Amino acid sequence: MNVQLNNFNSKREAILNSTLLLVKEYGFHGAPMSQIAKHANVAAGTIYHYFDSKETLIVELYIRTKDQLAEAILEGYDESKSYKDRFFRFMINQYNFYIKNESAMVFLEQYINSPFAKNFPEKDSVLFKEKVIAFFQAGIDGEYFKKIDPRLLGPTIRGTLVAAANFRLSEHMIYSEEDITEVVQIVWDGIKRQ
Amino acid sequence: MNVQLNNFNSKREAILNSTLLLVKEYGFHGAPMSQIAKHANVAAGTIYHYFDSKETLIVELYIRTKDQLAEAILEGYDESKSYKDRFFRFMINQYNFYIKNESAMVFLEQYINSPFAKNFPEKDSVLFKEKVIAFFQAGIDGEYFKKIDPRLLGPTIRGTLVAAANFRLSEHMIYSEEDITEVVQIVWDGIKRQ
Amino acid sequence: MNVQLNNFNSKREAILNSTLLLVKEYGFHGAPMSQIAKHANVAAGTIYHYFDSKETLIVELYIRTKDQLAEAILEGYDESKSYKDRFFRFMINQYNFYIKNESAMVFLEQYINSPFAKNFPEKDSVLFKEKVIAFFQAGIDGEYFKKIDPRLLGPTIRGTLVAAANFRLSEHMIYSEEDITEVVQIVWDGIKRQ
Amino acid sequence: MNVQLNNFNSKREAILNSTLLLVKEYGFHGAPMSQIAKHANVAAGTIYHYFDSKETLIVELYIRTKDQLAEAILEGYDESKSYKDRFFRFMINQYNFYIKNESAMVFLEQYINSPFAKNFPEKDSVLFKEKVIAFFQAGIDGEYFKKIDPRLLGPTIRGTLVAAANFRLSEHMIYSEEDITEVVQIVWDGIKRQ
DNA sequence: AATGAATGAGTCTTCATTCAT
DNA sequence: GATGAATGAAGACTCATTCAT
Repeated sequence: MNVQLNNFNSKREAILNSTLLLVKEYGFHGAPMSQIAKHANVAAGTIYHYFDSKETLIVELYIRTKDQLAEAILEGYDESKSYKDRFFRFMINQYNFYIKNESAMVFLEQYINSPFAKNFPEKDSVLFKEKVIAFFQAGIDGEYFKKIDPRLLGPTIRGTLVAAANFRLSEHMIYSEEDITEVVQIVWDGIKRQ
Repeated sequence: MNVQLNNFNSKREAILNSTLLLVKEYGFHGAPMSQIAKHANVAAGTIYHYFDSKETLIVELYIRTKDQLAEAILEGYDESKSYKDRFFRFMINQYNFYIKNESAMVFLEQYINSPFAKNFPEKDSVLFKEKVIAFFQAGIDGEYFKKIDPRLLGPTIRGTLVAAANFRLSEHMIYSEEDITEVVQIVWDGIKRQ
Repeated sequence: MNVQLNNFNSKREAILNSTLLLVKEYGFHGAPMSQIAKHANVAAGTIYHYFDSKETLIVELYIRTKDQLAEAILEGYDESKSYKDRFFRFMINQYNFYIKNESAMVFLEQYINSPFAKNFPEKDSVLFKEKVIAFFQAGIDGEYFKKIDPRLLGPTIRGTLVAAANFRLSEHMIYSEEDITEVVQIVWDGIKRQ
Repeated sequence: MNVQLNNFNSKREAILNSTLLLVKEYGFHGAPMSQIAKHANVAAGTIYHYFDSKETLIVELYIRTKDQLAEAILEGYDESKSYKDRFFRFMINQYNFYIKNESAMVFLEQYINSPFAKNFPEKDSVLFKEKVIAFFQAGIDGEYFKKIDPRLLGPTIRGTLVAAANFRLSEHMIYSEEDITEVVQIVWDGIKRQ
């Protein structure tokens, strides 16, 4: 009964997932549409039923991935907890997301440092902006953090977490709760109001 | 007498500079050899006298740029100062380098997040490794920093400084000494042994 | 009771009309089946219920359009009039048809100058051949015209009328009876037995 | 010594000639760049050293061909002859050009009836406009012709000559001087001031 | 009869690289 | 050393056609 819907989503999702994997592995340039199609088990032309161009595909994948990151960050959000606890939760969630979704992390980093990000600054996750960035803003307003522009805060946090995740992943280490806390502590100590 | 040498260097340098600019502006994919040649005022074939392939060109540009970064970081190094003072000097120098060489920063970030970095991990600046990373290691050994792996420390610091430089550059703000100190303070507070 | 038939015809006609318009506007190459379907308000696959292939569609459209031209030319045919009067009537009718059906004219000209005409010489309007060309033949046999092969006469007449219609249409001029007579006079003076 | 020039021209000319032939045989759509390259004995990419795109190639071929037509028409031009004699000479030259260069004629007719002509009305032979059309204008001004707009006169003449040439060519007849004169007479009788 | 998602061969075009001069 | 015309493999994308529903 909802087969149609499933099929629709499954092809589209397969294409997005295939793109994520190939871009992570070989970069934007090294991920030809033909390969993306092959890995998604669809014909090359099929991609163009779902996406206008390779550019569109990449940009939509970025938004989807950032949405997923935002969802992961917001998981288990508990208003009753203290700001610091909630902040730690955010960081741990983000770190875990990177560890569990290496391709997502690598893709996001590539995207952010590519001309795409400059050319389509308006194409971004609404969820991330409205929930995650807003939460950071609240931390600044509530004087938990140093008086830093939130547009500086975000990338600073991301930079450290990505660095940590990359390190752990490259070392093939099993990450423990202590690992995570240690990294988050770096972030926190850096930006908290002393 | 060394005109020939100068010419040799000037063409080579022109090609590297042209590549840096074009990669910064359009990404690896958007910087064809023909354009690189045109911007360097040389013929397309000439590039192949200095570099085996586009890949080689990019990798050598990476090493040169990282060398330049290392040199900038080490500028005014004064053994007689305290470790903390020297660390702050390192950070300020790096930050200034990014501000003054946006294309270098953008190129480095693109490179680090591209498959190149993964495929040629051994191709890197010797100067950077032997002086800069070694200095961080000393900070860990000397218990100035938290007990963090130096391979984590480097990217963490870079992440924050790049975030800050990007922010300043995108805002077209004139950066002041306070700006710099504020950012370096974030880094320092994050990693210093509490 | 003949609703079905009407529907059948209406879809078929819609497809033919859509093709005529798009070919006129963008040429054979610029009229993809998907666009033809969209403009005809049918699904892409539906076209293949009525026509075997795009080639068939074009050829059948040619025959239909030439049939329509023949019908227009023969309108008000009056055996009792003199040959010259009937000839003028033919010309005026043809000229008017072009003016009122620009897409038909453009399509016919494109078709005649395309490989289609060469590859399917037998695919043509029976009505046109049996009535219009036969009438010209009668003019030759009856010694009203110079002694020209009828296969030369047809295109010669067409050439002048199309030139005139194109000129009028591109000038966005309101054509008058005198205009028409003037053009027909050129044709007549050219071919009539002096 | 002028080998370079020859080579340059020879490749460019080979590409244009190859295009002319293939477009004549298979139409615009049926002449892929790969085939054009193959028939010209060059690599596919080479075409793009001489022409920006397929569109440019076609348009430049049109201008070149129309230039050649104009040159052929103007051959043996003799100011001392009467206007009528010179007009007949023009017509005979044009007719002969069509007979001897069937592909040029077919290409020109295809082009004129394609969207190209509509989209690039300014791209045309200067020689043709300044010499041939000007000569027709002189005929109107000198009252040799009926009072017709020159923009109507040109296509009218072309229409008849092309019709005649096509007929002769399709009949594989050897054309004689009488043939030509007969056709030109049709043109002349049609447009001359009675 | 009608749909439109899916196909994949084929198209134009780009671009790293070569090589004769 | 230097040139830049030439190459041709590979890429993004189109589109006539099919077929399950």
